[in-house]
Amino acid sequence: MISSDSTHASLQPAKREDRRVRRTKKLLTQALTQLLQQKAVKDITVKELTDLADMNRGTFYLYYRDVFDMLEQIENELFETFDNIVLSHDKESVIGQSKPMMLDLFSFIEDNQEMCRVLLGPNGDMMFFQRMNEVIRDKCRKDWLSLREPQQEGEFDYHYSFVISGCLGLIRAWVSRFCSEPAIRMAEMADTLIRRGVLVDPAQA
Amino acid sequence: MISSDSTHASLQPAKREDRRVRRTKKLLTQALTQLLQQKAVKDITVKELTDLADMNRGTFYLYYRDVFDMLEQIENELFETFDNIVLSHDKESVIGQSKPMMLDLFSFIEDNQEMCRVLLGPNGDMMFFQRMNEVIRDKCRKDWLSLREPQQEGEFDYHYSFVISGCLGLIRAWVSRFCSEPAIRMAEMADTLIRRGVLVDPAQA
DNA sequence: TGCGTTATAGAACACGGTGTTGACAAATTC
DNA sequence: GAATTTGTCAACACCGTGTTCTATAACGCA
Repeated sequence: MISSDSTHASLQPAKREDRRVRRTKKLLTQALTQLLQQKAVKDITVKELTDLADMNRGTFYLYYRDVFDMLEQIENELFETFDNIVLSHDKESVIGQSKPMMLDLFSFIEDNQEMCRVLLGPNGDMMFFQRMNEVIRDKCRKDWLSLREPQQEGEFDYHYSFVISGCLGLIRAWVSRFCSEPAIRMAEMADTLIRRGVLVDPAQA
Repeated sequence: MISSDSTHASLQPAKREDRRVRRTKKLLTQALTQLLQQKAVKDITVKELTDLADMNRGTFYLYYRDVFDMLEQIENELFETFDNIVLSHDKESVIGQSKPMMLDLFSFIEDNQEMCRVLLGPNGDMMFFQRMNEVIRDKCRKDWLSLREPQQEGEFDYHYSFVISGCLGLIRAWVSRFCSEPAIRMAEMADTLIRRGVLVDPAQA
């Protein structure tokens, strides 16, 4: 029952965190990022994390329940920005004009490469993957509903599932190649591929 | 070094396993499948697995190193069939004619719904996801190379990353809805969406 | 600067799952 | 039926966990 109260996210940045707290969390995050490049979350213990960060094991428990909880909090922070980006493109429909939003998204991902690469890679987290999926999906559904009458919703689901996962595949491929293409090119590709995917099939229409 | 020797997969069904062994593995697999619907792999202990399967804890270690190892072996068995399906459609190109292969794949997934639903869901395994991705990708790359000169390989990668992940999105959406659509319809949708995605952009060509 | 406050270190603790081992009983194969 | 293999049961040391306590150091603020 008391499971999601571990942080108040950053609901109130009223008073900035104590410098020591920031330092501790930063060191832990660095250590986790490093370890995640070598092994899966399941194999990371609190002990080795704090050993690597060179701090007392008990300190970890001041902020996190366990390693998974820590990862979740990090993910939460990412999604806070992620959601805001999507929200800020409220006026543009994904179908008509997805490039600006995509550019913002790809740029944001580029800024958080290491973590995204790890979370979307083989040692990654399906929860993270799922959440990214849902954020984009919600945006798409909203745009779609504003365009058409609520008719064949089933058909929507599958075509959009394809396109949304397709975008994530694009992102996965990109970060795994260390974002070697410029973000704007990726945004253009995404835009093109989205438009093709959500096309009404000429043979049926 | 000695990490993947825990099973010989079923390289040699020469002598069928002892009936007791089959029984044990079956009971454990059932218990695991059941537990996976309730919680993530990370939260499943050998103890509760064997308790649920009503057998001695020590017995588990006769066949598996830990719960993750067990899951991996189950995945291996799935991929054995999966690979064979792809191989059996060696003559057909994904671009020209993907429906038959897709139908086989979707049918196979339907037969292994529970496990696929779990492995591709939020509590799932990125490793599994990644492997499915790679099997399809290898097939696509082969078909693609046989059609075109090895020119813009980079362009291939991203467009195909999109399409392949798109197919997995289709599969994920389908199993999460308990395969309520017939497999043949999904195969047709996949075929359509693939063809659109790998299209040469008319504006560029 | 010095104050009260807060975070971290360090050490100790019980707890529980782990992985392994031994001998014994049961089931299976041929 | 005899030989072999498998599963059971109990016991074991091991290690990470999560929590607690006190002492010390770092911090924010006036």
